Amino acid sequence: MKSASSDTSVANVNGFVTSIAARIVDIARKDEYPAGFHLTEQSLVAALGVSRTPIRKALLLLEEIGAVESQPNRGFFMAKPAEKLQKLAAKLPAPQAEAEEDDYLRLADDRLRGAIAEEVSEVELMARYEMPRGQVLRLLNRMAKEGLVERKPGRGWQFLPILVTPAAHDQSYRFRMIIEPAGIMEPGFKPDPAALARCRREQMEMLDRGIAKWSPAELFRIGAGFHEVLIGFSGNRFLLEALRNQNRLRRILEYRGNLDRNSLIRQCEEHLKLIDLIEAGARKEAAAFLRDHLDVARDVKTTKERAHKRVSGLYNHF
Amino acid sequence: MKSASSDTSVANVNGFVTSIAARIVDIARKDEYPAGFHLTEQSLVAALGVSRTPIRKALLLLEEIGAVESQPNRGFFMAKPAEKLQKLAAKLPAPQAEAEEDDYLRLADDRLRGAIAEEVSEVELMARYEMPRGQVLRLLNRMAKEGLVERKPGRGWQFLPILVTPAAHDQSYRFRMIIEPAGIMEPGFKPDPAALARCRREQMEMLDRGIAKWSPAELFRIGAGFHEVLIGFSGNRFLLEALRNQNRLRRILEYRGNLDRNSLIRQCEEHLKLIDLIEAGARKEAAAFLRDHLDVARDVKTTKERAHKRVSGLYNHF
DNA sequence: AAAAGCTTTAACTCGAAATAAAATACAATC
DNA sequence: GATTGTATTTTATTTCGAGTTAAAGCTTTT
Repeated sequence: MKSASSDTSVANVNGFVTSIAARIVDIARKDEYPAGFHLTEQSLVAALGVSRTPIRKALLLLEEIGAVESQPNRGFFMAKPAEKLQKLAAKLPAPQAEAEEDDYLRLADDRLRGAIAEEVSEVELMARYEMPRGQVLRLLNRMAKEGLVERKPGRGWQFLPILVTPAAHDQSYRFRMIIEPAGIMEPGFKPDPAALARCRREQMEMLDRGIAKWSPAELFRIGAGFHEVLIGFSGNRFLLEALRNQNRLRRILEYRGNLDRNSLIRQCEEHLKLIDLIEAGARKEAAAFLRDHLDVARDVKTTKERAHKRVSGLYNHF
Repeated sequence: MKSASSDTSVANVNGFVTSIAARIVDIARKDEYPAGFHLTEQSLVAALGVSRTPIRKALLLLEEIGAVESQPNRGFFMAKPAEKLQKLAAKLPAPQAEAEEDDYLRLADDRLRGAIAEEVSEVELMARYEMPRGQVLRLLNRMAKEGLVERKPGRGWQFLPILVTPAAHDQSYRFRMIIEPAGIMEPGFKPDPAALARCRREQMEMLDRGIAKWSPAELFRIGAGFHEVLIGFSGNRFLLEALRNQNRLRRILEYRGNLDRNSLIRQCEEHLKLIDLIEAGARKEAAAFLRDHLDVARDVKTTKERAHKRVSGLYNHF
């Protein structure tokens, strides 16, 4: 699984450094750094919350792929304007965050397919995925955080039936139908015009050409992100946290890509309508509209799920 | 910290076995086993979900404190009727669950007092609590699950400001004001008469003599449990899970015992009124009443918190 | 003075070995 | 045949040492 080559120093950096490099690219693109812009290490320390050591390594990595250039004793500078960084970034090896994400989805997937039993031991997972115990524990703890699995008394871990039954899916939407409109009606609700504008741009881009081109994971991220921005306006961290939890759960089932393009178009249009309502200050209407928006999605998902189950017999092991 | 004596075999069992013993006592009391009742190992395996090994050790432990008696090749039998087990159970050493709970509260407490910085390393905690890394990681992961702390990029853990600011407290109540009444109005809402009757008994007992006698932790448990039973009637696991999360968070701040007896009396009375409304099928009224009930509590907490802060200067390090 | 360059320190990860203990399999007894 | 008593196997925890690397400190350059 792991590359044995160490000819180039690109292969010599770890996933953490690579993820820092990816984040530096993100910052450069977001803030639209011009060619020749001086990337000081200190500013990146402040922006990324890590020490200079990995930042320096990340910059060296970026130099190797031609994204930045260094001058002795003067530091690193943008080699090209930020817009042109997109395809260079593709040369970066997989950052740590992505690798962990893959492991996470693989485990969830194996469980959903029934390849892993409801009860599992740590050694079993260590053997199956050829991982050290530490990584397995991190995976399991993350899943535990999201309510997918829990430690058994004695030993072993137990997967919970969450989300795999159609009823759970229904409950997830019902839950969101409660918290999301309520978020809009909170006394502290205060929309951020800039964030709203960004959402509008995203949704329009998605409607324009994204739906056909973007990956299911990307589409899901945008859609879920919109709802999170919205509930974030409530100023209540628990509402936001609760929705994040739901989205993390749903992602596991929905990243596989059985997305209906038509529903996505309607979804985008409704999101845009919602933005209009909020910008106009029509909170009550927005809340009601959001509720309906979710109710429709719930209904579609539930009936589709039922049909799917009837036909394929998937999930029968639950 | 740990007892070095191993004269008696009671001191030789681990916390896991002790917790099994405690659970066996619970079962015996709940099902009202008479003296002489045969406790078969197989039935306890089914009831507790662990293997015979720890159950057997737990029974030996219970024999030592005189709760059960053994006959060669015939197994274990109740030494006394279940009602008389209460004070014998006090002889049991602290079970694992309690020990972990203590560690958890100690860590939370140390953090709230400012004895631990916002950022902390694993080795620091290992040294401070004289624990192996594994236990520290388990503690931290549990706190991470509840949103109290998170892993920093690079290394170290970061405590989040959750719940320590008055605003967070306010948000917690606002969150509950959203989900709890909504739970009552859910289409799947279906109260369980038996559970409701049990709640009524508990609340009346508390009103009767509990408030003066019971420990703050006990009082909190009863109060929080009532709300959890209620939201459980909704049939939506996410509502229940969200409330449980809130209660776990609140407990950290409220177990210390600065409970106002007068508010507790009113709280109980309102809980009883709520039970009446639900038994009468008046869901709409119950939901509205519950919302007010929480709003009052929120208001009391928030103003008290503010006053407290003004006077003591506690929490200033945040 | 601020930033880059370089060195040192300290925290974490991993693997191996020893230990503990839960799960399981098997034998003996009622 | 079901249940207890005992032995074996499997899984998890702990400790220790080696290796890695992020963080922090110090020096040099601009």
